[in-house]
Amino acid sequence: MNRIAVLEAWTGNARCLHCNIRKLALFADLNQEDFDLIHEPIDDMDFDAGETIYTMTDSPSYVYTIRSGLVKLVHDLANGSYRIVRILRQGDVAGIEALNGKAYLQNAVPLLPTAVCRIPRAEIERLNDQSPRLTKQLTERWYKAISDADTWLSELTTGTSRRRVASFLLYLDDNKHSDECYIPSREDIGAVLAITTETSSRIIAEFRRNGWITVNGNTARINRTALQKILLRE
Amino acid sequence: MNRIAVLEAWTGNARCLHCNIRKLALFADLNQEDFDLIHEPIDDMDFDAGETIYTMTDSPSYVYTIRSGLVKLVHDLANGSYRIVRILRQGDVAGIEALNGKAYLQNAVPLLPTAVCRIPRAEIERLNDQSPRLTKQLTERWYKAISDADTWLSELTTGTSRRRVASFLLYLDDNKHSDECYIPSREDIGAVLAITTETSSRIIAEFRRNGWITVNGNTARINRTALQKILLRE
DNA sequence: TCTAGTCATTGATAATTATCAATAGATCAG
DNA sequence: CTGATCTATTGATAATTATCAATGACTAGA
Repeated sequence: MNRIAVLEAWTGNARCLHCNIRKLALFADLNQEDFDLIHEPIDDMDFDAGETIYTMTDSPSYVYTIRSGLVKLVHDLANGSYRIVRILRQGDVAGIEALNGKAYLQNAVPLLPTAVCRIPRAEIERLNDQSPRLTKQLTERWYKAISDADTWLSELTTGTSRRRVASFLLYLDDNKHSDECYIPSREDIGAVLAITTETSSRIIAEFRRNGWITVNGNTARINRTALQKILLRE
Repeated sequence: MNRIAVLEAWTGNARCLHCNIRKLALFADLNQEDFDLIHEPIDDMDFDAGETIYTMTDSPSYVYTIRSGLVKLVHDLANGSYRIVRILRQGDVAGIEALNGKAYLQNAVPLLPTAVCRIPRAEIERLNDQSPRLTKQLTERWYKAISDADTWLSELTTGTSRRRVASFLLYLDDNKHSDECYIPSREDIGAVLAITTETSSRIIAEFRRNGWITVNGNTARINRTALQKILLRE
């Protein structure tokens, strides 16, 4: 777990209060008094792609907010393969299930260099007990986790593989910052959509030949209209 | 929405306190004082199979605890088909996403005659604000919803359809009360596993011929060992 | 009891996807 | 720069699944 920059312990105000993504984050609604309740440090950490933020076997002691980057939640299967059950981006929370205290449900692995802030579970529980201003955001995060899981389940595993790839590319293209979006490895696309690496490669290659997407390394430009047509007919 | 028995408004103690599934339910940890905080009635309701408990277009004003029976959560797709994203049983909570206030994420439809208790969202919010004893159970329910969703996503949509059916039958056979478990219509099995009705029918019929399951109407006896072998090799 | 309607099963065939294998392209350490 | 390594692509073929269609089984109500 190299390249982790653990900053100085948070000392009571500035860092979280002035966080530049705070309006997106779990602590969006907290005020100065709430922050004063925090005892343990909330660390900023940086990960490279392919490193591990947490695994299912880690003690579930932290909840993470994604400050920048992209993170996959990976569920390992008994036969040695894996499924990706969700992809998280800026403002999303990873490992919210730590609040239950049982275990992380997946491994969290950055797809790109990723910055997170790591919040001790105990601090979230304390805040939630002593301030009314965290509950709404927590509920929001639980809701988003379930909503995303259900959407993936119902939309991304239905229909032909061509349809699934189109649907997934459109998903990746939502909420992007620039005019390009991240495009995962063909193996990861397969792990999201429950298809083989070869099938996802063939379909991406076909979309490129058709001019519906332009791939450049691990980013792509998407012709949304063309891909949406596929969703209508498959 | 026929055959609904709305019982008398709950008056302050006995009903919930003495509920025979309370140790399983959302209110497991509440005490008399907590119950005294409840203003609006918590209604017991009975539904027949195929009726509707709530739909995505309903105002998300209630959370439901399943007292008995079996409920499918149905996500309608744009092309007119549908996916079943979860099956709920005794003690499970349906519609927990109402707490976020946005919308129900699926339609809830009983597979069997089903008894629920219907809890107004406002009461859960009030209790959660004023008592520390609901938070743990709520977290537990959010966790279970996500855990189930992720399990379905990663286990039930992976591998051959034979494998998926075996996995689903074993799931249905868990936690059953008698020696038989409920077995859904072939169409519903298909909607769970993202396969066609014909394919699920063929596989169920094959399992019957092999003696791995014995079907009787909408219940079945399952040879768990035989089905588990399929999971190992497919 | 009879009948229309629904659901389960099965067959034949087409379409899709997985599997096995090879090649091409990209990347990285030295 | 160069060989080793990894990823993406493509081909050939087998296996799986969907589709279209028919039949059998069962059920609710006339």
